[in-house]
Amino acid sequence: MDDDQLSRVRRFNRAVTHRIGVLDGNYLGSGRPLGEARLLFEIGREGTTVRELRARLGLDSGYISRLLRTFEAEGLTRLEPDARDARVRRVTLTPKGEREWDMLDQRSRDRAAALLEPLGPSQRQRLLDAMAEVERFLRASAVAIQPADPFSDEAQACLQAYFQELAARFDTGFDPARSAPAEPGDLVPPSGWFLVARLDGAAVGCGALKIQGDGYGEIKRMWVAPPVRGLGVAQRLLRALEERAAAAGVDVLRLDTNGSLTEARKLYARNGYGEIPPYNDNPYAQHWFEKRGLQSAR
Amino acid sequence: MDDDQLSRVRRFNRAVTHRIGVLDGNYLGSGRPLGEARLLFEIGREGTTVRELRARLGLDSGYISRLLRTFEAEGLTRLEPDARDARVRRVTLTPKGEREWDMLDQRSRDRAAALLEPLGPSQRQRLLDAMAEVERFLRASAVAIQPADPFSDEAQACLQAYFQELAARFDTGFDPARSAPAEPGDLVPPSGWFLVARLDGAAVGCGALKIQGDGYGEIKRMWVAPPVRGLGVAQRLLRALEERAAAAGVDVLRLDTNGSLTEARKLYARNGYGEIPPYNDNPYAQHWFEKRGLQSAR
DNA sequence: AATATTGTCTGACTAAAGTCAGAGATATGG
DNA sequence: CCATATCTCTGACTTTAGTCAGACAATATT
Repeated sequence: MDDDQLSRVRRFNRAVTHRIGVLDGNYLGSGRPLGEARLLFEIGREGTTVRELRARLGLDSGYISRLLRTFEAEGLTRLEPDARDARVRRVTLTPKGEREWDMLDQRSRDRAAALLEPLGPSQRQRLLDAMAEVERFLRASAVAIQPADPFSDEAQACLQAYFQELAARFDTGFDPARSAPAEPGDLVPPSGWFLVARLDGAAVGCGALKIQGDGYGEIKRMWVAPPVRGLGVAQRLLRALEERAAAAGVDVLRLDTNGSLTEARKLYARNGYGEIPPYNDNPYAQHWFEKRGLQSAR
Repeated sequence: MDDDQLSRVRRFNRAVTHRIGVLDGNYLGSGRPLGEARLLFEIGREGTTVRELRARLGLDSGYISRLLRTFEAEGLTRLEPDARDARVRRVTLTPKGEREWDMLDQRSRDRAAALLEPLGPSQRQRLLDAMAEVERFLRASAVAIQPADPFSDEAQACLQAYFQELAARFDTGFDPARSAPAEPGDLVPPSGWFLVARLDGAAVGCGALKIQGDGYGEIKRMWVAPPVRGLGVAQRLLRALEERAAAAGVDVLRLDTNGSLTEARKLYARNGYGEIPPYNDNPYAQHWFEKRGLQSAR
């Protein structure tokens, strides 16, 4: 990787932790240690369960329990068993706790304001735009692509989302049963792969490979959740599938797609897929693509 | 301030501290507590003084002293009195310390690489550009404009830099003695102001106001250091001077400038200054500007 | 109904990260 | 040369931020 690029990233990290970290690590000034402030803030005005807090902050349950007891001693929170599952506890803020929370919120708001305050309107806009861009790409870089079990709930949820989207985008609607088949059983090694793109553990995309034998395979079920589109996730899914295809001895990859999926067609064209005559009678397919020479590219 | 803008800033803060903080707070994995790792890293391959470390990291001197002793016990650093001032201690890394430092450096590099690695080339570029932009504007927002003593070393340094730059930019060179006078004594209340723009304590710009009486004043010595140009510092200096002028009863502000200072002319035009005939015989001035109605705008 | 799992709490510990009040060695301004 | 300030060090403390093992209650699984 380019050395200059790395040092630019590191420089950004330093700058941001210096300007924001300094300000943001300082939940201090609230007269409350950081851990307490974080927890109190995370409880939020609507309250949550202890379990949620544990998951979100990644803290030891004993530790949280103790912090919550100091809050209770101060009269900031109330703890009661959850209505649905009496093992879990619901934490809610008392009126006093709400005032404390509001104060923390105001502090956080003030810090943000202090950042923008010295800037003129156009500079503010540019800063905000750049922030949004950084955020987007940091999110993109946190997306991980991994093989998954196509029978899993996660995979099924992806496929559901995918089918629903097709149904919404096709004039004719979409019925999975009528389309070219790709049973979960075909999408596990050695006859295929099912890959999932995950962001912070949640699935935000998928793609499948069905190996037909004789050095020939098909790409299927390419889907990316709307919030992470335009971040190159599809590109990475495709590349990952191609790598696995090539490793499995596939030399020719085919796929079909619908005319309404413009982005998809561009993606394939950009990656060396050429349009070919129909190779199946999938009623939803309007374009068929092929890429040859995966083996020679290895 | 716009509420939506604030929440966007806060969102960015969260996202960045989440992604980078998670990666960066983890100097861990170095087998060394964060405090030690930070200190060791900050010492750097060239070494520093304890005093520097104290200032840069904002730590208690006792605390630093103790950390340094653990480093010495491990054979990572050497401490010796500074050549110039025997009160201060110089810390330098031993060869073993250098290896340890290199390891930390490599870790930091790896973390940066992990951020870029999943992205394609064009996305990388966009991320880096956006990072640079955010960094610039965070820097801009950290610039503070404050009144300063025009006799101070800081102010004199600014003026030196200003004169040097004029000398470099004017075809004719520049001799302060021949230009329109503005003695430090004229630039303190009640007859004037000298404002300094500071970034992290260091002066990066200045501007002066000379109140001539009869509701009339002059702007002088507007200068911004090259590294922070284009961030709106001059704009803010000008506005701050105008506010003080207006508060002091000035209604008409004038200033002169040279044709080679294009940015300056644009700045004045944008802020309601209109070109007028020469009002002095400053040999370096080629354009004279005036802004009226400061009192009515109050 | 028996067994396993999950969620919370308690008590007992630990490491990290500081804070504070001097003491002692230099330096600096008058 | 004296008073004052600066810098570092030491010892004695405190607070923060955890970790870990087990106990207990409620729920889920078989």
